[in-house]
Amino acid sequence: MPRTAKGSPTMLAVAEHAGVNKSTVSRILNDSYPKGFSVRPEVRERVLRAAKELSFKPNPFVRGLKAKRTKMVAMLGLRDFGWSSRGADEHAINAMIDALADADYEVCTTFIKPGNPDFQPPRWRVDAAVVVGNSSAEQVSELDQSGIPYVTVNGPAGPAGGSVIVDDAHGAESAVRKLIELGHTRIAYLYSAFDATPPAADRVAHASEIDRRDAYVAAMQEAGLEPVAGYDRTDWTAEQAIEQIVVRDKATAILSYHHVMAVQHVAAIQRAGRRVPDDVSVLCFNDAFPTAEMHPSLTAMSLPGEAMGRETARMILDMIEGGTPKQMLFSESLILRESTARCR
Amino acid sequence: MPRTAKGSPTMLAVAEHAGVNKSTVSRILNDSYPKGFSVRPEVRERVLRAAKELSFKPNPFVRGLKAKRTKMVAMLGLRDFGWSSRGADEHAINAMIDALADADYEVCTTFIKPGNPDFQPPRWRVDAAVVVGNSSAEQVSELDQSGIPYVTVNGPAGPAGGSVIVDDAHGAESAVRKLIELGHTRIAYLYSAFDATPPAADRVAHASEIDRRDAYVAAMQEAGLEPVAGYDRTDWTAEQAIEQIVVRDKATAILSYHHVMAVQHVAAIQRAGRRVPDDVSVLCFNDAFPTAEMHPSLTAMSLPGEAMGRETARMILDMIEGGTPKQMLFSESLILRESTARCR
DNA sequence: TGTAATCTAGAAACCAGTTGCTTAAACGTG
DNA sequence: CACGTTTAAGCAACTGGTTTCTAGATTACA
Repeated sequence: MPRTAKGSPTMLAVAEHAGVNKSTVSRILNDSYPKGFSVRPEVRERVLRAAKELSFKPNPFVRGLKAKRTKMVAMLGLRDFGWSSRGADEHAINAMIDALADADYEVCTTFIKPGNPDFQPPRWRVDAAVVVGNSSAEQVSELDQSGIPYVTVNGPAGPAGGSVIVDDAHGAESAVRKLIELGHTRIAYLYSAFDATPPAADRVAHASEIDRRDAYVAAMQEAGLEPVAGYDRTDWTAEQAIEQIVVRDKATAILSYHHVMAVQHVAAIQRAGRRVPDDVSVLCFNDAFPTAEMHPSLTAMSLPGEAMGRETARMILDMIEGGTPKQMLFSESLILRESTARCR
Repeated sequence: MPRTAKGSPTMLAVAEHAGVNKSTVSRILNDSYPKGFSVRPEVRERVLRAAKELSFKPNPFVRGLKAKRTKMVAMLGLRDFGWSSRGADEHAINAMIDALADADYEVCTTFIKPGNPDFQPPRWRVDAAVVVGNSSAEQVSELDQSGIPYVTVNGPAGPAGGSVIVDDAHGAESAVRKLIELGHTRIAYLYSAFDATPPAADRVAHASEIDRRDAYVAAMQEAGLEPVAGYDRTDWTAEQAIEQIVVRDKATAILSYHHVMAVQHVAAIQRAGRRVPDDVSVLCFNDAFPTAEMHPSLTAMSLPGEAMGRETARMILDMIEGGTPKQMLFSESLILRESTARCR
């Protein structure tokens, strides 16, 4: 009985076990009855039983050789495992995977040699691709040329691709407004390095870095307030930033680029002898662990991750069916917690 | 020029472009010269140039059809995206991916319909598999039967599989000892639910849950101390647990199951009007974000993630070459930070 | 009962690679 | 110059699943 070298049964094995031709097995298992193809119920039963007995699972990549549909979606852009998940996209990705699974699609990723470009168009046949994480315009244009339907999540897309993005500009604007409403006037926007190592020279800024920063500046100016110096720096540590912005420049509120930084900002503020939120309010983007679990818990701009994931899946499925790519914009919502308070 | 439906060039396209047979292309690109096979340098050049010009990338899954080696390793056991990464395995997985990439292996995963068993043996040809995250004995035994070399990371392995595990028992023991050394006697071990939703009835406890708990009990008894009640509960929230263990039962030190819980434990302690570490010391397993970034920063048992990942990769590569599976035990090391102090 | 229409299912081609087998050309040697 | 050996590369089989083509068996109808 033919088995692949590693032991899993092939379709031919199922066919022999059921005493039929492998093409019959293929048609039965795929419920494909083009142009009036049909089977005797008895044969159908026998084949299904054989497949079950051998616990046959088709190789989806081999299916992709000939079949038009592979029922697979490639996930691209994962620099390494865990990094993206620590960002805001985790919930979106999970929701997308679930929604695609409901439509009987598998999501597949490979992790390739670091140093290679973050992603390449998939080398195996897929029905569509989803790009998560950071990606450059050239990389996306490669996908455009490939002809594979694709959707980017929080990243740039070419003319052939859909995109699901979050309205960071609007989020930043309403964050600033909220802080103004709480009486703050010395409101700083803060992006700091994760650790002491300087950022790589060729680091590609994520679109959200620019969107959030620029919207902050615009919102401040619109309110007749002066942006607190340092909003355009990315090369300092949390300690250095807090020393300048809070201790020296007397900021009373900080808008942190994201939750990981915000945790560091809170710690730095407390180490500097100031209290959150009594002396300084902190508000951050991305409502992800540990914003809710901390003490004080962090006020955060929440991205509607699950909705974004569901819509990503919907758009992918639609594009597989020939639908046109769309741009979907999701707005963020402010989750008020303990880290923001009225300005004293 | 033949291209796959999605636009990527095939080996046949490269062959035609270079004016040779596709088998020649295959042999040149794979540097495979069995039994005296050879090429004229000129042809070799021409083929390599053609491959480069068309930016040809072979489909690794199709290669697996016939080839003995696929240069692919399957990663199994990811329940969903991000969950495992939030655990302790993230660094190990990344280090493993890097090390495998250095040996020219790709790591591949698929995310399948939730509700299916956490993993199934891969349906496509791989040279080996690595099991991360939770897995049951039956699932592993399926892998055993499949004949694929495999290694589990922090999980059970069958007779045919290798395993890379962390010495949780020893870690728990030395954590308790450290707290005793700091003068604590009312030391609690605490596992609390992430949120208010009750755990699923069929939840499979991770091996580390049992190891850490049992070693805690043993270490306490060995020191002539009584375990603080509640160490065997998993169905309460952080608030409920702290109320009983700290407020009512006067524990002065807490050993948290892992860093996510520890953050909640610290917050609950502070909300109960106690200070960390002045009133209660907190020590947790897994030195992952935000243990170092918090204020107070958390004393943590650190798993040597990178070393584990490297060794996992080494064992996988060794087993692919026919090596025998091994069990590797790594010991944890205590990272002393601000959340632990001498008992007042 | 003969012929056409419809079921049912097998044979074979195909996808994109790898590999065993074969052979034409180049080379070496007596 | 004839003949054996090595070199260089093509042909074709094979992998596992899908799909097109084809054909025998059964049913419908005159």
